[in-house]
Amino acid sequence: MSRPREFNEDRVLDSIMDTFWKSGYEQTSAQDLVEATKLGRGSLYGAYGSKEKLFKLALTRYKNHSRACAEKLNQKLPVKKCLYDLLHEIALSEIEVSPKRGCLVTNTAVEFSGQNSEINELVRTNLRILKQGIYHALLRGQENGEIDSKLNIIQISLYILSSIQGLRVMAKISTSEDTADLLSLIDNILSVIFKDKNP
Amino acid sequence: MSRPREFNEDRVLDSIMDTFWKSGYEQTSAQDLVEATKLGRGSLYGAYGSKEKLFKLALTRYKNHSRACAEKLNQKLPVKKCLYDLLHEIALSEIEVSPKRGCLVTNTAVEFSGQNSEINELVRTNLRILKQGIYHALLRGQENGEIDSKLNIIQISLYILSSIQGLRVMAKISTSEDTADLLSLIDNILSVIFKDKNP
DNA sequence: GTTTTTATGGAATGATCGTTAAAAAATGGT
DNA sequence: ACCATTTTTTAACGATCATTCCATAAAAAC
Repeated sequence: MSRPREFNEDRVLDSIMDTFWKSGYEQTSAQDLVEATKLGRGSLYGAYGSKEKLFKLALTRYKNHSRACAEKLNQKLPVKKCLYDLLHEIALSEIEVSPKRGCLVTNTAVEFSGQNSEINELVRTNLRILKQGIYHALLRGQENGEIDSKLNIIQISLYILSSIQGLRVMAKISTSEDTADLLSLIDNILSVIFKDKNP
Repeated sequence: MSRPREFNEDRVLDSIMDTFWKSGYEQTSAQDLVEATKLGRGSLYGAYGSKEKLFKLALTRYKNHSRACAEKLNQKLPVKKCLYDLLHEIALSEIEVSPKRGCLVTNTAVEFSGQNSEINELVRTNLRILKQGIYHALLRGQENGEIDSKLNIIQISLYILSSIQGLRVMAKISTSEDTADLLSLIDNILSVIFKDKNP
């Protein structure tokens, strides 16, 4: 019964996520969301209720992205290469890009200073997904002898997660002139795990 | 000649900086600034011109804070202790605090995705001040034998700077339950320089 | 084919946004 | 005492904010 929705919900939610990702919560207006989704104002609010609810949906949807990062670390490749590749991607993908969107989770962690507990929890969930992916990669590394089995890989997965946040902040203010610095930064980050340099 | 200003400029600029620090650029309204400074709207705009100019003044003023951090690393104490103390302060000073203001520079780096080049430069200047402080501390450590002279301390000062940014992101979403995790995170960050644990 | 139900798109809501205009007040110079 | 100059204060500006309302459209149920 009743009239069915005309829009593709996946496409709409992707547009929403993209818009918040590009501009953050405060700097994104309802008008921006209307234009990005190509829905009417009424349709958007009728379907999803409020800007805050839309933002939570965006953060929930971003879990797919977090999972994708986690999976990149667990391909059938040396753990060392997986980690370097991921950090290189994070550092280099935004060079010469403006505006730099960064990571929706990092951006949100900073924008909402723990002011909204539901959003805080969504941020933490996303970070947990990535941290678990890092942990599994490190465990794999210990099992195949790539990584010293004496290392506390639970602590180190948090260390890598935090280093990624730092790298993302540095990448946001970087220009192409900083490329070499970012690469040596990655070497130093991973020197906690691997003694020799970039493979 | 002419009427003198009634307000204390230092107090006003401190209020401005504090307000932006607490809430970020977008989330701070002109009304918030009027209330914080206790100036009239007209006085504020007459003296400083616009919200963006006020924000730039706040970032400029924050250099004092960056310099203070840099100086903390160069007291007459072991470099190791200086570094641990600073990182502990960063990680722990916001636990059980809400809202968490974090660091104005980190917040700004993330909020303005390199969209405003003047603001970007102010952010970079602040970070440069801190990085220089780190570098001098590391140099001091090499000179007094605390730090392996084979380490590339130019690279490592960038590494520490980036680690601080990451630590600040993690601290923003942390609760008191995460205290132990943050402390072990600091140990892991500094393990690149010091082989043994927290002094 | 009529009824019921929901989606749609656009106009309209009051509130707040950053900023400016204008009158009043206060000081220094003469 | 009076003028020149600048600050202060208050009101007001148009724009935009998030959200809601409503008339219309469309499909399913009967």
